[in-house]
Amino acid sequence: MNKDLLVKIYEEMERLNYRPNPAARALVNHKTGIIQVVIYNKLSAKDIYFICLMSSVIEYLSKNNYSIIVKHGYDKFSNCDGMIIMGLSQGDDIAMFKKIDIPTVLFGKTEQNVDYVDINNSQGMYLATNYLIQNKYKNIAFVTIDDNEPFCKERLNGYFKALKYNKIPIKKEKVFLTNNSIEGGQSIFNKILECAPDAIVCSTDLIALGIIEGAKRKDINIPKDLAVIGFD
Amino acid sequence: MNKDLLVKIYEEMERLNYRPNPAARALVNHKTGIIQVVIYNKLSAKDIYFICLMSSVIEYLSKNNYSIIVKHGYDKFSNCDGMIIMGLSQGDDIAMFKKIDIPTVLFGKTEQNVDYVDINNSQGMYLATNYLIQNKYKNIAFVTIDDNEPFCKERLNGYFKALKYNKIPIKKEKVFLTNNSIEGGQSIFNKILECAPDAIVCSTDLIALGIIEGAKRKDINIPKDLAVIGFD
DNA sequence: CTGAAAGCGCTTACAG
DNA sequence: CTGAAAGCGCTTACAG
Repeated sequence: MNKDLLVKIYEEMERLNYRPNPAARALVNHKTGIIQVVIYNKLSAKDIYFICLMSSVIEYLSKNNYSIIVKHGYDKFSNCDGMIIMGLSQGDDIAMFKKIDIPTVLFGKTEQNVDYVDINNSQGMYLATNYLIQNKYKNIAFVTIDDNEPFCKERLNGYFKALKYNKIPIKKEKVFLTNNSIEGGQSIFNKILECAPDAIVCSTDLIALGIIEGAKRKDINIPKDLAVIGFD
Repeated sequence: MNKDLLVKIYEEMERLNYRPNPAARALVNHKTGIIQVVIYNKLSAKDIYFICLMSSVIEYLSKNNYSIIVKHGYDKFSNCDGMIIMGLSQGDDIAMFKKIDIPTVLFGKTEQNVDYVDINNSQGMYLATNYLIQNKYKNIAFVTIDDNEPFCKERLNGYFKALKYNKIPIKKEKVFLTNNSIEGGQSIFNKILECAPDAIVCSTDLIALGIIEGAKRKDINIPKDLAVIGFD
């Protein structure tokens, strides 16, 4: 086909405001150009951590000419070229995803045999704890989520690892459990104070925010009187 | 069709893991079940304001069995049942949306004749400013975005309205312009100090964060030495 | 190289 | 009431 004709065709497309129908294309190509992000159970679309993840996913897929569909609840998923599952927890039924022939990646490790991506939870907490130790903090408490998720265990392990590495005795009384929210951090704060820490390592940023809020209310100055570090 | 048969059919659907193909459905129904959110020009998918909006939109549409597709750049839009355009600014070409037969709503007022939703910018700033006045602040500065967008004008008007209402003389020297970012707030802070305000009304939350940061660096205590209020 | 035909997986109007 | 056929808007293999 010669170029002049091609140009004319494009001009006419423009004039008629023609746009190919993606549904028709998807039907014949068996390819939708859509990646589906499924927000599972516990995760809220308002969770800041999720939101940050999402915006990066959107930005990346958009650049690569993929559309991204966001849904709550995996049972609602429909055909697409791939799925990213977020907010899945240990007890959830994953069998579903194995049945489907849609490529699926979980965000966050589970103990089941499914593809996933995750951050290095253990290393993150190791670095945070070790940093405090290097800066001469002696009595470092750890607050984490009262949950059996792999990432919680790993983060706790990172804390332990740093203590061991620096030959500091591990004391279970310095490990505190709460729920993953600002309120969670705040409500556990007074209890943590009982072990008179000079630093608190928080398993999540939300908990750290709660701890900071708790300190404010007690007129404890951060970082002068108490060091707080969070991670996510 | 009798119920037993219906149940059998559903069971078989389950067993075969059958799911209707939405592309085929869309093709015949002329309805995609998809609302497209288009992120325009200046807006980043990382902007916290946008992100909060987005998560509410997702939550709402998800409940109503709509899928939401997020894209950057309006030229990429494809067929869908409706579009929400975010981050459009004054100079942008809107003609496009009028040509298309897809129902479209802009987020944020423009001076062109298109459907939009927006918050009451003027009233918001009026309330913020008036609140400070009611609380005995005398010398209230205003920082806003160095931009010609309608929402900027409206917010400035709200500030003026509150002053007028309280019979406080309007002084242009107390209005400052910067760009909409934490850095923007921070960089204008010292200049604002020159008019010795006891309170600063910020046209956006990002600017307010910058102002607070600037105050911190000068060891100015908020809210003891200086009141800061933001809005978005 | 060009153009008509078949087919993607559905829904709905229509014939039997 | 049931079942076959047409058609949604594309792409691609195929006939000419």
